[in-house]
Amino acid sequence: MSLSLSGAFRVPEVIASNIAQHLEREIIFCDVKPGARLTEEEVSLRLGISRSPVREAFRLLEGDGLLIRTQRRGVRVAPVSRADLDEVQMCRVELEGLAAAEAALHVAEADIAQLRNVLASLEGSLKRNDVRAYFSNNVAFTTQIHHASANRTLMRILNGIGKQALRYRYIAYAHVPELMKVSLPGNRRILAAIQAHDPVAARKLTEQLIRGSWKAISPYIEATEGSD
Amino acid sequence: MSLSLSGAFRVPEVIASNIAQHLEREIIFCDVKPGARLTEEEVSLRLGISRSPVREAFRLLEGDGLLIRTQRRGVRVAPVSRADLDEVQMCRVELEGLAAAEAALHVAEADIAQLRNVLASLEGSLKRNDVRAYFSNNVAFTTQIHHASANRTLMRILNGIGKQALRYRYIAYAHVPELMKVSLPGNRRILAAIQAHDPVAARKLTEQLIRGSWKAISPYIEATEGSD
DNA sequence: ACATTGTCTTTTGTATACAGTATAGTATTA
DNA sequence: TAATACTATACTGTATACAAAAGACAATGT
Repeated sequence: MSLSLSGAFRVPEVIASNIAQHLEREIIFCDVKPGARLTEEEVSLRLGISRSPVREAFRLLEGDGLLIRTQRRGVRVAPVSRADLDEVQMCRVELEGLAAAEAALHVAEADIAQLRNVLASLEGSLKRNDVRAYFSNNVAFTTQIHHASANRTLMRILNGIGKQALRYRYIAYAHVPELMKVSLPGNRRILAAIQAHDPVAARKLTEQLIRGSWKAISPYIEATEGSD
Repeated sequence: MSLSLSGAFRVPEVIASNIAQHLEREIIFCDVKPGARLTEEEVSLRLGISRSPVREAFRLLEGDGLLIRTQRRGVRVAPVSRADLDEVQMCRVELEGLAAAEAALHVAEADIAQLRNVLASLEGSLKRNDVRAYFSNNVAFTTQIHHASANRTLMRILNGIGKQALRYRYIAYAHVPELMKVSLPGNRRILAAIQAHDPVAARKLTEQLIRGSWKAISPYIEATEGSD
């Protein structure tokens, strides 16, 4: 999982798609506000690098739906809105459902072991009431299911849309830590269905879980809105 | 629809994402072979521009799944394979189905008029047995449905995966022009369902159509394969 | 007072130069 | 003859310089 939730920015050793990850985190955790305009020069100065890698990072994040680009006007952080949340979640219901179903069919032993580990971490996070850790582990759990689906195309798409979704998920968990109590048993049932190689159940449970969190998230997004 | 199927490359007046479109066509129509390696310098020389816009175009096409990138080794055209086809079509069944259902709910009068126009063009192309024109209009029809869904996120995703799918579709139509005869009535029924604001039917018909073409395409992909 | 036009600034888009790395080819040694 | 090490080359990744377009602001004319 690429989302390490700690650590300040360091000048990258190999590539500057690290910059994309850095900006990605800033956007997901709302350190840069939705709707904010980013200029290439400002970011390159702030990170102490040249404009080239920044420009590439912008393209990457644009592809992930985190940045919106208008010709010759540069990029701005994708605004947060109820409408956008609905769009993203609508797509996720289908795609995460498909991923779970495929995972149930193709899952390997190693995947199951890994999923059990993450689930244990989730339980630990819930007991310690550590929202940030729970959030991070929840992402890992989802990603592992994508991996188990053994469908690279699906993983690519979900990775993209997932980043848009992460920002909403973060806002929600920050506001309503109780979401953990709903999410954990849901994840447990999904894992059981995958272990049982039951694609229909895995899909249905996943769809339910996303629809549930969607409903729970909505009101807090409308409150955050107005940054367009 | 942005896919104009004719015309040689001209140095772009505004931006060099035109280059991306140019390369996109070359890849979709298999003018550059699947698996072929592309170097930034070679392309920039061939098109008479510098490496910078080529580099950006590569990033764009990478995001659309048409190019595969390995660190410090550059990009190569995404290989064509049965497995990849299956992955792409599996995702498309879900997403195109969703788009059709949403279109049935949100479609505007202007969209319907446009869809009728394109359908007429499709019938014309079939009568003239003009495969290339049919292919192009078919793409326009699909895109118009995406537009009617009024879901920008969904459009963005479908646009990306659609390009991967286009290459397969083109190979199929080039081999089996008879696909037109299956496709046209399918499209007609889908439009009817959308006009009737029946999301369930629209989705089901769309899923059927994609699954049908999927099956028809498969054997010809396996024949083309081996370019990895 | 308001609109229109011209210039001035900001920022994107493009070109090119430079550095570092990976691979391939060749030579040398066991 | 085969294997390994070294060198040369080719290509990516990064930095910087330059051109052009868009927006803001001011001045002038009606």
